[in-house]
Formats: sequence, C-alpha cells, structure tokens
Amino acid sequence: MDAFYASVELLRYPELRGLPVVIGGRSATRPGVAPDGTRLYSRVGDYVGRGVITTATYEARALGVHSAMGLMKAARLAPDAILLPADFTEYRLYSRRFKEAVAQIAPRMEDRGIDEIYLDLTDLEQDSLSLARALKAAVREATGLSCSIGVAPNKLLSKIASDLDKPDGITLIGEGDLQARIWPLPVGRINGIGPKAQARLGEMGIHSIGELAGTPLGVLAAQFSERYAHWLLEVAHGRDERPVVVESTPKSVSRETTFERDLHVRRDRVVLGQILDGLCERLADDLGRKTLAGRTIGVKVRFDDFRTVTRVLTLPQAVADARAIRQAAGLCLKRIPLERRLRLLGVRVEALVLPGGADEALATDEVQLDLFS
DNA sequence: TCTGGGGTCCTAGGACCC
DNA sequence: TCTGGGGTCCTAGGACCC
Repeated sequence: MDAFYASVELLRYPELRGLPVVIGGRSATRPGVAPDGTRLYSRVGDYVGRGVITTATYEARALGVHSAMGLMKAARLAPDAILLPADFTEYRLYSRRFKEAVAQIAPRMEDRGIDEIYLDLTDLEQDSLSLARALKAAVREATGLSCSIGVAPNKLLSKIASDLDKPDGITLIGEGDLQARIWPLPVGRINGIGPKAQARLGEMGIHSIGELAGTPLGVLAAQFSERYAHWLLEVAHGRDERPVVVESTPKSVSRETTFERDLHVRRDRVVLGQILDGLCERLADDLGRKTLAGRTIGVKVRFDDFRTVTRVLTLPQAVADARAIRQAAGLCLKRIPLERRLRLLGVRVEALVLPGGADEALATDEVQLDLFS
C-alpha cells in the first residue's frame, strides 16, 4: 500500500490532499473544530515531546522527512507539515478490507504486516499485467486507496519490483531483466540487507547489486558469516526459493512503551510498577484474544543512553494470565542492574502454545521410553 | 528534549544429557 | 594430568523488517 497510514487519514480529511502530512507522535492530537466548522490541524513545528514519524505523504517526503525520523528533527525540516496521530484501529480496518479484496482474486496470500502482502499467482490463468491491474482495481474499489505491485518469478524480486514504481505503479520483472534492471540498484534495496550490512559492503567497495554478484564467495565470507555470505550471492543473482507462506502461527507477543520522560528507578518506583502492571494486563488480553499461552516471559529495558537490555525466564508451564506474567517479569527485572534512568519498558511472551492443544500436551505429558533398562 | 512499537531470524556460549 | 562427540534447551544480543 502507498503511504498507507497517511493515505487512510486522507480519506477522512480529504482537504489535506496535496499537502505535506505526517503521521506519528505519541502525544499528537486529533484535529479540533473551530466555531465556524473548519478543522484546526496541528503543525509538525509545534510538536513537543518524544516520538517518530510512522508515515509521511509523498509531499512531506519531498521535504526530506521519512518514517522512523524523530519528530523533533522533522519539525526543523518541515515545520508547516500537518501532524496527525496514528489510529491503528482504523488502519487495521483498512488492512482487512484490502486483504479481503485481494484474496477474492488471488487467495494464496502471505501476510507481511499491516500494509504489505505477497501473492502466489502461479496457478492463476490470466497474464501478470491483467492480474496486477485487476488487483489494483479491487483494492481501490474496496478502500479508495492505491497500491504498488511488483510481479516477478520470486518474492525477492517482486519486493524490489514493487518499489521501482511508487506510488500507484505496476512493475513486471522477468528472469532476463536481472542485469539491466536489478544489478544497477544499491544493495540496500534487497530485503535483508539493512544499514549495517550496507555500510560494511560499502567499505568493501560493493555498492550495487551487480557489484555484489561479481564478488567471490571467499571475499564475502571473510567479512560475514558463511551463511550470510552465501545468501548475499544468491540474492544478488536474483535467486530465491522461499515459498509464499499462507498460514503461520505467532512466535511471540509483546508490549512495550517509551515514557514521556525518563523515569528514575527509585523515585518513580510506584509509577514504574503501574506501567509494568499495565503492560502485563495488555499482554494477557492479547494472549486471551488469540487463545495463546507462553512458557518464556521476558522484559526489555532501555536506559536513558539508549542502551537496551533484555532478560528472559522460561517456566515449567505455559502461562497466559496477567498475574503469572507479572510475577515472571518481576523476576527478570531483578536480574537487570538498574543504574541509569529508564526510557522504555517492555514485556514479551514467547515459546507460545495453544492451551489445551497438542503443543501443550506434548509440553506437559511426561513420556519415558528407556530402551536399555 | 534525536531515536516508536510490533515482530522474525540468526549467532554464540553455557548447562546438561547420553 | 588431561579431558570425545553428539544432541537439546536456555539465554542475550543484534540485525532487520513493516
């Protein structure tokens, strides 16, 4: 989906179309309404507090702001951009709508988050271009929103292709297009090569995907793990055998929060305890809604210097209720030396099982077969 | 007053078992 | 006085993605 959160907001506030609009900011507020009925929008330049941009309209991106940028920095670059708070309930609604519309045409769908999917078109009769056009029409019909589509022989190339013509584009990439259309691109366009790997490759003089493809395995293996080096060469040659995964079960569930101001471990002990209680309760709600339980409970702490520490504890039995999570989280927290102020606190549950399901039976029934006695 | 929140996967070391 | 080889589980941190 194109600038998804921002595009959903523009459906609500069509008068903002064509303007730089930014979504984000934990303390951003909904637009007010003046006595004469006109809406009163917040400016990015007036924002005070913590927070990052989650989405920016293309007009805002033209001013140099982008997602994950701190709002205080955005305020310097684009003070007059409109600021709206995120409304995840609304985005999830539109996410469901576009996915349902797409599934009518191409049911083999892999969820990649709120605004992105992979589709396996292999068994569909129509040609790629007709399918892509039909998909875009269905998404627009269901949501009023535009998306960008890449069609290619595998997920790796389709992801790159979908970014080549944004917004509202269709890009078809075939096996024969590798050298002309993929190799000139920077290595960072590959899903899985992030800022760190890109920087290290850059130090090796490898900037484009084509340059990566021409690098001997041994040279890469000297810098990266054997496995990652091998993978780098595979993807540089456009090779990717990963299937479209239609069904999956969650591996972990977590809740975390960054405080408005850094909290002192002793002076703010009470409020920290309340925050931890709240996180555990929300986590228990999440687990309850998904009818999941977990054996491993973890906490995450971020200090005022942004250093992040985690501790986990694996229990003999899976738990799902707030009290049990809270107790385990408390034990984890005790193992972290708290010598600086805290910026963030988070709680996570992993090693998930369906309570009463086969997983849990396996985990709790003890079976012994001693062949040698 | 730089730097959100929800995830997945990988690595590496240590405990422990046969 | 020198200590194998395989396996699983647990833990902590980090890279990366949306």
